Amino acid sequence: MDDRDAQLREGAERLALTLTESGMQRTTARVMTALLFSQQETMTAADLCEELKISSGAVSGAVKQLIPTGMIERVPAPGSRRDHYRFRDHAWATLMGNQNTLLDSMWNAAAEGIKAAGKESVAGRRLDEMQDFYGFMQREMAALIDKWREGYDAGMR
Amino acid sequence: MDDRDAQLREGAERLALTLTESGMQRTTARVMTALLFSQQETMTAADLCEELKISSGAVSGAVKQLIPTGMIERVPAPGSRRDHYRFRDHAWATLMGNQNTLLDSMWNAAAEGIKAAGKESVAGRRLDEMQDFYGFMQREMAALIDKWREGYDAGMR
DNA sequence: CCGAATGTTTACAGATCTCTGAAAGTTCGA
DNA sequence: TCGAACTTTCAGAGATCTGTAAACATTCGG
Repeated sequence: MDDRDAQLREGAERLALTLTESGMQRTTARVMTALLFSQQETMTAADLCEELKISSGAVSGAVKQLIPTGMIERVPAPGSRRDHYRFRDHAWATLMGNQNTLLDSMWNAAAEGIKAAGKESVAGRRLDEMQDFYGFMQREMAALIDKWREGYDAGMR
Repeated sequence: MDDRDAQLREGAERLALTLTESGMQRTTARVMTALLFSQQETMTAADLCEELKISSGAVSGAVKQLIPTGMIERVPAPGSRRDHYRFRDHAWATLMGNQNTLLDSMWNAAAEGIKAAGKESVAGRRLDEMQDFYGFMQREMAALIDKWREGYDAGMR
């Protein structure tokens, strides 16, 4: 049983590492995966400090980054003065949805480049392909995420 | 005209910054966007050193990262001993395609977690949703990229 | 083969990022 | 309004990352 717990903790750390490698901050990723893999419904800041062996300041910083992205939420805990945190339902879909803003800036970067270079130029042609691609992705990704949401909610019933 | 060039260079730097913020290394991003926004078909390492004011070692390192991802390629330059680099066609589609390996590791992380936690547990239910989501995305993303490729190639004709 | 022209690797210095620890701030029950 | 229980902020130490310079490797014309 303790063995199971160790495996979970290890899995959490491994995923955190992957996320770190693709750009997320180390501590932020660790806090997120700790909440994801926890067998408790919610965890307090103190729980996170102990589990991850980090200071309360570090937890506070990570939480501050995570909440606005919609990955975790603060839940009121009746009878406790401590903040409780929970990994949100559909967090992954939210996360991927946020990527849309990135898609957006890519499209914009291409558009601005075309304005400066002209469509009929060496750079213009490259940027045109880029714009086409990101325009397409932007439209389709939003639809795709909705499709998953619907399918998942339907399966729940 | 020189003004146009300045705007292009600025656009390149701005995009590099965005990319850096979402996890790409600074110099790698700068080399990539320099090639993307360049009005030349290809650039040599020396061109990149001058344009970006960085050492040849830095260029070498960036190129080493970029080539395996499929974003740029080395092109043989008849009559020149120098290596020439070019931003690849469909590079963006390739880049997004590579994300599939990330989707894959997310799915795997979820699967391993479920194995350790059991499906019918607090963590198990969270991981089950995660696995469902990434399984879905993996299947659909590949299809989406193909769809864009087809559409774009058709438009070319 | 030699040696000039390039490309690659690497030790190290500087820049940057990230945590900690402690002080300051907030909240809430009494 | 006080003070205990927490959380947030922040300066600074330490760890990490990054780019340079120079040594080393490679390539190719002659």
